[in-house]
Amino acid sequence: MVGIIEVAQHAGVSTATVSRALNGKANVSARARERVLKAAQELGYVASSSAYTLATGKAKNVGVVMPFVDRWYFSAVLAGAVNALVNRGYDVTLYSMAGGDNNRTRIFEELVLRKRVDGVLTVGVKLSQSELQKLRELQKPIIGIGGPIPGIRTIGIDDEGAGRLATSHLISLGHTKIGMISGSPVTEMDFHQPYLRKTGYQEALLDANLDFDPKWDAQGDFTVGGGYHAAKQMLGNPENAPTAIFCASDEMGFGAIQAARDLGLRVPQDVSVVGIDGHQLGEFYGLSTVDQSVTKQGAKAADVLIDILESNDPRDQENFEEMTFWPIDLVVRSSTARRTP
Amino acid sequence: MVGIIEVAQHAGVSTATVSRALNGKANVSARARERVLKAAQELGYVASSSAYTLATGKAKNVGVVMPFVDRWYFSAVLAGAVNALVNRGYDVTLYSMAGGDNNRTRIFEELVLRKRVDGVLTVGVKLSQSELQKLRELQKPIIGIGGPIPGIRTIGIDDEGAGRLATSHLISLGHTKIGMISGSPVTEMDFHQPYLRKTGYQEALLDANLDFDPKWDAQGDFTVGGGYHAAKQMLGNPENAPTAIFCASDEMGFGAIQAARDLGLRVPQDVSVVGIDGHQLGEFYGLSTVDQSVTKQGAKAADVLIDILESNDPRDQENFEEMTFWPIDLVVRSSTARRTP
DNA sequence: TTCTGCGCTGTAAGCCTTTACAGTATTTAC
DNA sequence: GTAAATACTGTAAAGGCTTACAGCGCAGAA
Repeated sequence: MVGIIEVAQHAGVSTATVSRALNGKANVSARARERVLKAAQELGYVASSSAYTLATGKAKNVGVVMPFVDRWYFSAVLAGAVNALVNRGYDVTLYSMAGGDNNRTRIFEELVLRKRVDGVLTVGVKLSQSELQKLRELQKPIIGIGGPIPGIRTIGIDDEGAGRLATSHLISLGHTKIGMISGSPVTEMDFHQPYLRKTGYQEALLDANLDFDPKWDAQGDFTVGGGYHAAKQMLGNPENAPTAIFCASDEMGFGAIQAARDLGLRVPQDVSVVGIDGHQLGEFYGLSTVDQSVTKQGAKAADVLIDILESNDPRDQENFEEMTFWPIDLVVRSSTARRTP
Repeated sequence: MVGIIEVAQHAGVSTATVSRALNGKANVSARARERVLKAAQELGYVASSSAYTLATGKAKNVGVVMPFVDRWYFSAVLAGAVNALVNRGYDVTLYSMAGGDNNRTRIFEELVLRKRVDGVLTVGVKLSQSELQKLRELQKPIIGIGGPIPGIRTIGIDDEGAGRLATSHLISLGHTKIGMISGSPVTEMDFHQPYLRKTGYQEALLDANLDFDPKWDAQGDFTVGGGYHAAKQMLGNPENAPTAIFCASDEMGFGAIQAARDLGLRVPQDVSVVGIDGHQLGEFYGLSTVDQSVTKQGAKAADVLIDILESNDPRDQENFEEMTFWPIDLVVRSSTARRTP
């Protein structure tokens, strides 16, 4: 393996100069810099990251912690974050907690601590007190995505506002019987979203003097199948069926649309459906939604984190509680329409 | 930050003993081991991974290289791999090439070389000659997933066999007019799969003395929307419509089912649809498919890689060409039925 | 000419582990 | 009781880089 010494010899300079030249520091003559670059190129030399990290204390690496990697929301955030990070020269170490609790413990006890990362991005994770404690002990910047985390900067949408926006949209179309499909309380992603989105829904109903009817409050588990079953149940009995459904996620919305069709109901003539997310397939299904541009949120969070890491102000390195709301956007497609009398 | 010296002092032993105890080496008295473990626990000590890597040459880290992270196939593989790796104490550094060519170049030129990883998993990546060269120069074990890569161990399915299996299934149901929806030649994932699956389809037709009709050969881009459009086109004109469609991926299958329904065709009475993948939503759509258990493939590849990394036989460390076929499984659901005369 | 200051360069210490090697204590064999 | 083997333990080097510090040459000032 070719090291910095070989490069130095090849270029006829010292290792210090090689290091300075390769890291773009000042105090290197143009001549020396050029020779070093050429030598490194020829020998295919890249500094060992472990030695670099040991010497500088910087890992040029960010940890991303999420419960799943194969669910839409998480993979979309991940895509945005990975892209932003690699663009700025950072690697990404991925920690998924899907493997169960012992996995989860190990992640927080060991892996994250190994000073392998300069900072951490947590996505949709509800942290226990001790986990939060562990992360804080790291003394490293942490950014949360997707919901407020105590004592940490967080980026996400105004979930309550999103619920209200989606519901208001239905109300403005003349609907008065509006159901909602939300997550189950025990779902692992049992963050604040389901709760807040439902609160927004209820508030919007209240503002419009509409009643909140518990029989139109269903659980869809944030999956297509869950949305399907919930909607089928809700729309099954024509007597009690709402004329519009607000789904707390687009995927549940897809399921709901399918359920309506399978029941012989037309969307949007017989029933309107609106979701939250901005899932790529929304266009395909014609699902009206509150777009939260998830991938961009991931990219933004990554950029903010790197800004912090590269800031000279030590106060930036500290963690503190701050919620940044990402703008949301109502996208009206063909799944919502004025109520037919 | 607490280091090994503090632990040694706290436990009243030398740093060497701390290291040995913590790494589970022999030649440590029970008494010393116990004290060290206790001290480390109390101080919350975990060895710095960069120092560990520098001293041992092992990073306990595996690089995963894939073109996308937010597409089904890739996120499913990733989920399996991440889980398997973390179970065996390895971290995962993720390299996505979605950011464009300069990103891609940097990954291969710089990032992967920084001896941050012990081995590499490449997923569905078609490597250029120079990239392959770069990876080989790494002198580190590489496992490919999803298609044969020159000079490298690869795990994947028999794509030709899968295409044949799916098509034979339709033939066995009495279908003679069988269309296929495949990827476009320019899709970025333009690996061998689309080609091989189509070959299998054609061979199955040939074996059954059926003609391959180019008008039933459509491009669906491996997306739901692509499958939808392709199927709509194909089924649009009842005169020329096939009675069954083989889709090279489940997602295209979902689109095709939807297209059929939108055209007023019943699935499977009027048209049968079969896919390849084993997508979770397959059950929801009732899509018959050739299951390739993608997540398990990812986990298996990760396990094989770690076995290699931890093997004592130096021959194992070398890369060589070997294709391991993952078993596939025809799952018949409600989207395929005997042709109605 | 001598001195100062600047720009560049090299030497060597330091980052934090692991581990070879040497050394000590303890046991076992005779 | 002594010698030899065994079981631990500690010291210090090594791993590959960055960077503080000292040193050098040379231009310009006095």
